[in-house]
Amino acid sequence: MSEKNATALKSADFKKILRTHGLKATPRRALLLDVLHRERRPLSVESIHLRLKGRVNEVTIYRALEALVEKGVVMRIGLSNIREYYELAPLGKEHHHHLVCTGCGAIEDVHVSEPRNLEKKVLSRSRHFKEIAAHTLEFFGKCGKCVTR
Amino acid sequence: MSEKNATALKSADFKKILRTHGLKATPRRALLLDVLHRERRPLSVESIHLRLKGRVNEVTIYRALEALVEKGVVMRIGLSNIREYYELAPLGKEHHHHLVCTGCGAIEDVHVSEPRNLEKKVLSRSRHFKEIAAHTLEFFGKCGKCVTR
DNA sequence: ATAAATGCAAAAAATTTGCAGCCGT
DNA sequence: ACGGCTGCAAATTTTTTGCATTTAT
Repeated sequence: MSEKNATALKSADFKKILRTHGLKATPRRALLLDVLHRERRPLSVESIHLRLKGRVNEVTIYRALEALVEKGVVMRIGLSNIREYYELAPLGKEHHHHLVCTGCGAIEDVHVSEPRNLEKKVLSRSRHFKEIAAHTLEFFGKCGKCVTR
Repeated sequence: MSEKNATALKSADFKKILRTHGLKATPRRALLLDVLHRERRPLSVESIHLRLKGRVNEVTIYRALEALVEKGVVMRIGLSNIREYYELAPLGKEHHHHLVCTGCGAIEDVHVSEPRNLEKKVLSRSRHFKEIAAHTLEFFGKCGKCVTR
């Protein structure tokens, strides 16, 4: 009965998410969400496309991601290199951050709660801002394989 | 006699920085650094190019930035939107973070010291990483002009 | 039935590369 | 004088757009 905390969602779940957000529950969008959910880390359009090889057109991926980001289901994350990355916004799961290996590009999730509290402090210090809605925090370093060179 | 804390550097200073890092001190690179220094916020290649209108070729900007990032003089920052941004690495000045307006794209600097301490904690929790060298932290919200809509 | 979603071809934008000449050191 | 730096033209790569067709509600 016990299961890893890796909540395995299925197609129907993704379709529900889509409808909830006023989007049509198409099979390709469900597939796209499935990929993002299974990977649990930011993916580029190219790698999403690879994982959906043959089943979803690149243009469709761009447009689907655009809609999903717009609805807040997916987050667009700039990982300080190469192109943009996308990952599922916290689906009830908690918000997290990333550790990026500058050697091989590997990405690991990390969970630290402090930044949320920082938002208040930052807002109070800001000259022009009246509201903070989100943040991104990425750490860069070397993983075990790359640290030695 | 008093002056804002805006340390005004001049061409010679930038050239020195370039030489120090093993790069040739050319006028265009000094201009490029000057732009980054004066703006004190992340700029895209396009806006750097605009500010250097006519004086430096786009390709040269790409190549100069590449060399400067390589040497650690400039940081490449993913601001979760559109394209990559570049800003001067702390020149003795302290490391800082950004507040980005999701309405108009305005960027404000913020200074919080906590993330540095977080690096240790994050590293100890990481499964695969052996070293953390840097981080980026960006907050997203609305500035005074955009919060009302 | 209707409005959104999709794929193809093509356009536009962003970034990189090859090569000849220029310019710091 | 040497090797890095620069610009131009051109190639790649990434992202967006137009349009006809399909599909979810």
